[in-house]
Order: sequence, then structure tokens, then C-alpha cells
Amino acid sequence: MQNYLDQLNEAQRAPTVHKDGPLMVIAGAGSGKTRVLTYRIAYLMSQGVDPFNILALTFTNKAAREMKKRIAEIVGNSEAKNLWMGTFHSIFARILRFEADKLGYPSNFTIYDTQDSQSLIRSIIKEMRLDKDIYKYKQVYSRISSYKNSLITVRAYFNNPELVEADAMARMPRMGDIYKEYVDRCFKAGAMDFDDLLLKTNELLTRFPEVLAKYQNRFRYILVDEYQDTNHSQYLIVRALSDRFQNICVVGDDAQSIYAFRGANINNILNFQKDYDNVSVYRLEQNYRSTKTIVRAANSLIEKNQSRLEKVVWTANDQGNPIKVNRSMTDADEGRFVAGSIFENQMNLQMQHKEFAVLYRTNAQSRAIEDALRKKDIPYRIYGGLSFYQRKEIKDVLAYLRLILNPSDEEALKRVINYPARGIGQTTVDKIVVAANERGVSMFEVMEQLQQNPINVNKGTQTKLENFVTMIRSFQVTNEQVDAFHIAEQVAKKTGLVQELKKDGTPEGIARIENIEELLNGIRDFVEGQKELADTTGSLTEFLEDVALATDLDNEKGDDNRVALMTVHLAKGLEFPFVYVVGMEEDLFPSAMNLNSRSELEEERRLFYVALTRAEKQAYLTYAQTRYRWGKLIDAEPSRFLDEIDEQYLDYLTPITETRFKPMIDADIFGEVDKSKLRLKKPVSGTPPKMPISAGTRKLRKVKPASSSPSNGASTPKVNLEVGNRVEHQRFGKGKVLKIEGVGADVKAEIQFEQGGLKKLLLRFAKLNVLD
DNA sequence: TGTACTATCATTTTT
DNA sequence: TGATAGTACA
Repeated sequence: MQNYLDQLNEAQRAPTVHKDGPLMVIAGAGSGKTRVLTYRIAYLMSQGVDPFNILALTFTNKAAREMKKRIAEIVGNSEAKNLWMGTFHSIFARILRFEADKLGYPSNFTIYDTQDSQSLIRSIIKEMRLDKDIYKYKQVYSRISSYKNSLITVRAYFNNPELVEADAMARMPRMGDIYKEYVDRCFKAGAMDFDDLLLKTNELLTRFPEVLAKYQNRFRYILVDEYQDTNHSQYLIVRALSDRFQNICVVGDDAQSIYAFRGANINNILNFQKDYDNVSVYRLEQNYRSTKTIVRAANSLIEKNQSRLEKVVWTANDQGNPIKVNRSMTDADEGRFVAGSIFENQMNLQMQHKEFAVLYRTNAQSRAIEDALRKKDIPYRIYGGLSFYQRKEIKDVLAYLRLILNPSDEEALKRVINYPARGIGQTTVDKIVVAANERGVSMFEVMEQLQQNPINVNKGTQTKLENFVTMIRSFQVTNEQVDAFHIAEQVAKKTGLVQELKKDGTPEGIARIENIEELLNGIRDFVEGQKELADTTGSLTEFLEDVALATDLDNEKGDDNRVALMTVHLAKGLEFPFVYVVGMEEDLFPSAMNLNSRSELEEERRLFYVALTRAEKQAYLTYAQTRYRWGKLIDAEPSRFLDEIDEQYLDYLTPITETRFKPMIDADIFGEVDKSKLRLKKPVSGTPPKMPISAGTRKLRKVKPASSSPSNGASTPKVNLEVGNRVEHQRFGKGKVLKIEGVGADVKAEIQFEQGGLKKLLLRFAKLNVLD
């Protein structure tokens, strides 16, 4: 029990055994901050602090779980179980459920995810008859989100002429009205969005001093991980809770603050010493993760940032190899380089798949890497992107479950009221919405009161609505008697969801059924897991909360041996022997959207710092000269960040050339494709599109329509283009660019239609760009 | 009301 | 490119 302290170096031990009073730990990348946090908690407990009095806040569920596990190893499971440890969102959701009545919320309030919030905002914009080209729902959502994160309530908004004016200047004078309506509707639906979980906690703590006192008294020791990523709302919660005992320990690295877009305020960590009296500051500067080369290269990069806390990260590790920099012609080539390099390293150095990670700035970049890895039969796993819980079929099941718990949940209701189809169309739904707004009740209540308070629908529709209400009601009764798994199973069966997918019969449909089965298994595991813990019951509420706050990273399936593909953001906190940072190009990394101010650029630089410092042994930086973005081929320039790393740590695998393109040869090469080789199996309907093609290979041999996507049939017609020995699936469409792998030529094509069918295809080659 | 198709949109990061 | 909102039509 005591010997765990021996595993710490001097710098780590000091904050670990610091007992009372505020302390801040500035921890460089790879310096063992998680270790300090876990051991500190264990130490506090060994000093007689009751685990019930310790609150540890992390950024991800995964971090919380791992920390809890490691603490359990030291102090034993039964003690560790009593710790309050989790993300801000999950801890305060728990508290809010307990105190919900004080704020006028039901304790089983729904948590709206981003999709729910955005879809609600979209309907509000529509109902208010605002121009959707000006009021873009995503933009409106992120504005509202940032208000909430800054604790600007609707009232505060209207009292702040600057904000009102700023929105008016942005051509959105009704912003405040939308905000108000959104908040009202959430409240009416018994729903909180992500930001509410923090905002309402603040409200709870300020409006009810006795509640504040209660939790201040409970949480005598507060630890916050990744403090550099806290936003204003989180900051105030921490301040309020720690105010009485001042036993606040924050751990973070200003150099790794990468969530400003979400309201994270780096000043929270920069100003910590001003916020509390007698702050002890500890610095962890020894890196245990990476080679000297990587550590020093990263230092040379981050030096370029102006606002940062002074610290010098160093390591006693080996020198290691220089960072390898590779230039490719296209994004596809980049993928091939990465796949080839991974393969080579695995062979030469006997490395496992899971020791490699490919990091990118945007999710869209994963495709080229995936293609290349697949061709080389290298197993990989993509993290992030569309998570399991965001899939349509899963969201459908969850929507039913949400509705059972909280019939006021409008977003859930709208989602499933006519899915599977039961003859309740848009018109009817609109009528219900109108009636609900007029009467100031929820949509579900309107539907319940059809007998007494009819709305203008015909008899048949009314029956359908009543049947729907009856179904949900009967589920509610069942839910009283069985656990979450059984109710979910019944929902899947009785609503006809599974049946609908079976009827579909396509491979996608079958995959969806399997997903639903996986969800049910997940619920069963959850229920069984929760029953083991004494403090929870495995109820549906708990499960849904778990789901609402879960991320893809949380569903890690143990130790599967695959190459990891993820965004740099997701990689924070992780480490890999081999790391490939791809897409090192201007406008991509740094992102074009973050080039407007110094602070934005500095955040991008920190992001790159995070990427680089994930590597233990070897880092690769790659970029492409051309890349497909938003369906178009564009030229790219190497990222400025490459120049910002001290040259001595870099090894350019490809020579740097000043002009990468020779001047364009404007040669008009017109040629006609051998028509006899063009065949169409199925006529393509529609008007003849003009179809510009950019292409790399000039041998277009055959054109035939591809089976259009079988999932729901509703997609743009596609053709298969055989280019050399490669088949490309492309779709028709006016002004759409057909993409053919490989660069070199712009090809223009015309497709001539006759009576709805494709008769012949003329391909013209023009403007040939010649590369050296 | 539901289906089939087309046009259009937004592409940064996520609790 | 892929997702989805919108539209024409059955």
C-alpha cells in the first residue's frame, strides 16, 4: 500500500502527498499526470479521507473508468466504489436528477444530444418562418451553446445590448427569440441539452444556498483533470464547490488546450493562481513517453506560441530516430505510403498492429487511409465518426425508450410517431404541434386528450393516434415491472421496428437488425453490471443517461490488435509507439477555419503539439500535393507547422522542391472513346447532365450504371467507370465532378441521352496537366 | 400520405 | 462525397 509512492519521482511525489489547500499541477505531455492523480486520491484515502468526500472530474468517461480501476487496485474495490468520479456531465447529471424538482424538472428528464437539439432548432426556425439560409440551424445551435457555456441565460442575453447587436449585425435579429423558444421548448419537453447539465448545475448552486452548502460539505476534496479544457460554466461550478474547503487540485497542460471551439477557456488554467490564495504550483517536466528527438521537436514547435506557462519538458529516454516527413502526390498516395510504411515497420521491427496510430485533423481524411490499409490487409479500427449510438436504427429504439420514460420528449416523439409507418403523416404531426403550442401542453398530451379535445383530423387518423398512445402507455406499465433489457426487447419486437428491417431484406437491413441485437446485449450487460453495484438498480433511466453521455472511445473492445485511426482531438491522452500524422497541409492542418486570429492559430499549433507528442518511438508527418476535398481535387501546400519544427529533428524522405508543378501545358487533346465498348445495362432517366470529369487516367473503357444504393433507393444514380483495371463508382448529376483516381489530366465528358436512355457516350480530353 | 427521385447543403474538433 | 431536405407524382 505504501510502496506506490516509491514509483513516483520527486516532482510527482510532492503534489501527490500535498494534503490541504489549493494546488495546481502543470504536467507536460507524457509526464505521468494520471499517475499523480490516481496516487493522490489513493494517498488521501490512506490519510483517512472518506471516499464519499472526494470528487474527481475528468474529461472523458474512459479516463474516469481507468482511473477508478487503478485506484481500486491500490485501495480495493469496495473503497474505490464510493468515490465520486466521472465527467462533469455525468456527475452533474446525477446531481441534477436528485435535485430536479427544485428547478421544476422531472427527475427522469431526457438528455438531448446534439442531433436532438439541432432538430428542435430547425423546427423552431421553420415555425417562426425565418429564412433558413440566414438562420442556419447549426450556426444557431453553436451560438446558443456558447451563450450557455458562458452562463448567458435568455434574460441575460436580452439585457446585454452588445450581444443583441452583434447578432443583429450578423443578420440574425431574431436570435434571442429563437434562444428563448428553444429554452422554453426544452423545459416543456422535460429535456436538458449537454450545456444545460452545466448551466442548470450553476443555477442550482447559486439559487439554493442550502444545496450549495450540502455539496460543498460533501466534496471536501476536488480534483480536476485536464483543467485547461474547462469552460466558464465548469469553472464556476468548481469554484463554487471548492469555496468552503479550498481543497482543490487541478491538473493540466496549457500546451494541450484544444477545445476552445467548445468554450474551453485556457485562461482558467493560466489564471488559477489568481483565483485562489496560497496556491502551490507543481511542475511535471520529465517526459517518460517519447524519445529525445520527439520531445525536443515538440518543444521547438510549441515555443512559437505566445500565451503559455513557462515549462521545459525533457526526457531521459534515448535519442531515437528523426521524425520522417513524406510528400505524396495525392491523398490516395499518402494512404498508400502510410500503409506501406506500417507494413514495412511491422515486418522489420516485429511490431503489432496496435502499436500504430494514424492521426488526422478531420474525419473525412480517414477514407484514403482506410482504402490503402484494406488493400494491404492491415486490420484497423476507426475511432470517432459516427458512433454506435448515433446510428439510425439505434436512435430509433432509444427514442421509444426515451418516450416511455418521458412522454413529453418531443424530439423522441417526432422521431418514432410514424416509424415504422403507421399512417401518421407530416400534416397530422404539424396539427399536433400547433395544438400543443396553442394549449401550452406537450404533443403527447394533445394526443391523449383527443376524445375531449379533438384536433382537426379524420376518424381514421384519430384512431391511429390513439393506438400509438395506447402502445406507449402499455410500455410504461411494463416498464414498472421489468428491467431495462426486457423493456427494450419488447420495444424492438412490438413496435415493428425489427420487422420493418426484416422486410427490407437488404444486407444493410440485416446489419441494422444485428446492431439492434447488439444494443439489446449491451443493455443486458449494463443491467447485470449495475445490479452488482449496490448503489444503482439498472433502470432504464440510468441506461439512457449512460448512453447519452457515452462516446465511441468508451466502447473500446479491450485489446484488439488493430491500427488505430482517429482525429488528433480524440488521441489526446493516448500514446502509440508509431504515430503517423497525415494531411500536414495548409488549410487542413492548420485548418482554414482557424486562421483568422493568433489565438486560433495557436490552438491549431497546440493541436499539432498533441499529435506529435502521442508518439513514443517514431513519428511520421505526411502531406499530399493534391487532395480531394468536398468532392473536388485541390492543390495543397505543405503545412507551416513543418517549417516550425527545428530542422535538425526532421528527415525529409522526399526532396523538397520549390515548384512542385510544371506549368500547365494547355494541350487540347480531343479523342473519342470507342463507342462499341460502351454498354449500358439499364437506361438512366432524367435530363442529360453536363458532366465535367477530372481524371488521372485517360483510358475510360466502359460505362455502365451501378446498382444504385440498395438501402433506401433514394439516391443519385451512379455509374461504374472502369479506369484501367480499377472500377470507380460515380454518380450522375448536373455540375457534379466525377472523380477518378490519379492526377494528370482534366477530362471533360458529355453523356448524350435519348428518350430517357443513354445512347452513346462521348468523352473528350482537354487541358492536360502534365506532372513531372 | 407515401414513394422515388433530385437538388442542395456542408463539410473541425465533441461532452 | 454523403446526408438529407424538398419536390413531383402515384
